[in-house]
Amino acid sequence: MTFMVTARTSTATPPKAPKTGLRERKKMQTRQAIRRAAYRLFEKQGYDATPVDQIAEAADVSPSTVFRYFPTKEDIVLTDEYDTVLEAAIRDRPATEPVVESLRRIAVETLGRSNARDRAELVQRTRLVRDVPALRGRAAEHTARDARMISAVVAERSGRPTGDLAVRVISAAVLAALQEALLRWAEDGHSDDLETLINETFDVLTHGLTL
Amino acid sequence: MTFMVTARTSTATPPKAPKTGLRERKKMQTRQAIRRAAYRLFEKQGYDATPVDQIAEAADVSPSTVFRYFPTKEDIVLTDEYDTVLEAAIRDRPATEPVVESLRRIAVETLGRSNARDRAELVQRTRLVRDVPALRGRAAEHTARDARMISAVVAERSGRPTGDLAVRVISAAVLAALQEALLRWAEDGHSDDLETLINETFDVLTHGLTL
DNA sequence: CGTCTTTTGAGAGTCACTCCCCGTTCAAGC
DNA sequence: GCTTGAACGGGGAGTGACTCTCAAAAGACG
Repeated sequence: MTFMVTARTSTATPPKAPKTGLRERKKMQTRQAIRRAAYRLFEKQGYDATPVDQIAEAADVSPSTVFRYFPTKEDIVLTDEYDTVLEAAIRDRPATEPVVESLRRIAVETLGRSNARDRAELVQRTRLVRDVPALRGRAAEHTARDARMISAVVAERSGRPTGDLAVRVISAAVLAALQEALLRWAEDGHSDDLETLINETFDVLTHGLTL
Repeated sequence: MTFMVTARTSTATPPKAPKTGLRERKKMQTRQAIRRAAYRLFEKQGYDATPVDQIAEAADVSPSTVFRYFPTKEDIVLTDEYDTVLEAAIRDRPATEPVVESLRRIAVETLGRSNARDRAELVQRTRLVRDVPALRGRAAEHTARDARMISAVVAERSGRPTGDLAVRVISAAVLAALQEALLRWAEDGHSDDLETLINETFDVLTHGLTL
């Protein structure tokens, strides 16, 4: 889910035990350097107009290093370091709670824990995803994977078989809706509060989609 | 919507007046030849393992011609010739009908009009979309565009402002759900009937997504 | 300090796509 | 039917994302 990326790229301490050692620290630095350079260049001249070589140069590494850190150019934007965050969060919710409610809570809480810088990055990322076809596509893959994960958890929790249609439909619909809230929020001239948008979105979902 | 492609690539007469003329006929032939060759090769050796040059050779045209007909390799799978079909279908439904119901009807009716060959192609396409990341991404773009279109129609129909959150959420959720039904159907060993799956899917949506 | 492992950079190669130009083919008016 | 303008197909050069391989450089560790 593009949304949870907030937590992933957050400056906060990663969930896994931070490995000590100069080597690990340097890796993190390089990773950050590449991403920062990329974002700066994307902002200035656009995603497509920015070749990877240029990013490498700006980050002062070789092009091959960029690809070693990020398998594709898209991944520079859509990093996915802490995939387990979302899953853990869901599993933390009481098993009796409806999925839709779980997701709403997680979204709002994650947001509450984010700082101004995280949010600024989230806007930039969301706009990139909205405007660049390649990124939109890639984001969809992430969403699909998240949907599978959520489906698994919900199936398990509700005792339904894996791959149950209802479970999958709900998971997919919820994520699609959340994405929509995000896009709306990142729209130019977004005066709305993201938490409010998310709550409204989930209200629509639970009220039967009649319109 | 990947789904409506059934109608698009159908052997049935296209919705627009079929232009006469040798030129047009030859174009159609070339287009078909390329796509058929591509599908055959994809089936045999996989999407990624099939370079465009090889498709060109199999279809007996030059590589540049392939790109003239299909802007990207992905478009050979996800053709989009009759974009207006879906929009027209929606506008044909009574304005008082809930969107979800309109979509359900359209899906089932379109399916009813399809023949065995169309369905076979639909399975193959759906599996390709499921398995090939690039295609999954591309399909998502189509879905996003369809969602915007549906939102526009629904907003207009219900008197809500363009870009209304509820409208967008519903459109996105419905399409995501439909996609899920399709994927489920195309799963290996699909014994279920697609119409049934679609109906079940929409039932889940209208029943408030509680689970 | 020396060795062992990991990381990095450089270079060559593949493939999707773009651009451009030239020869061919169809269409339409005469 | 014939000509002329436009559309169409082919060829080739070029770009950019990515892959692979190999050798040099740098942290880890005794």
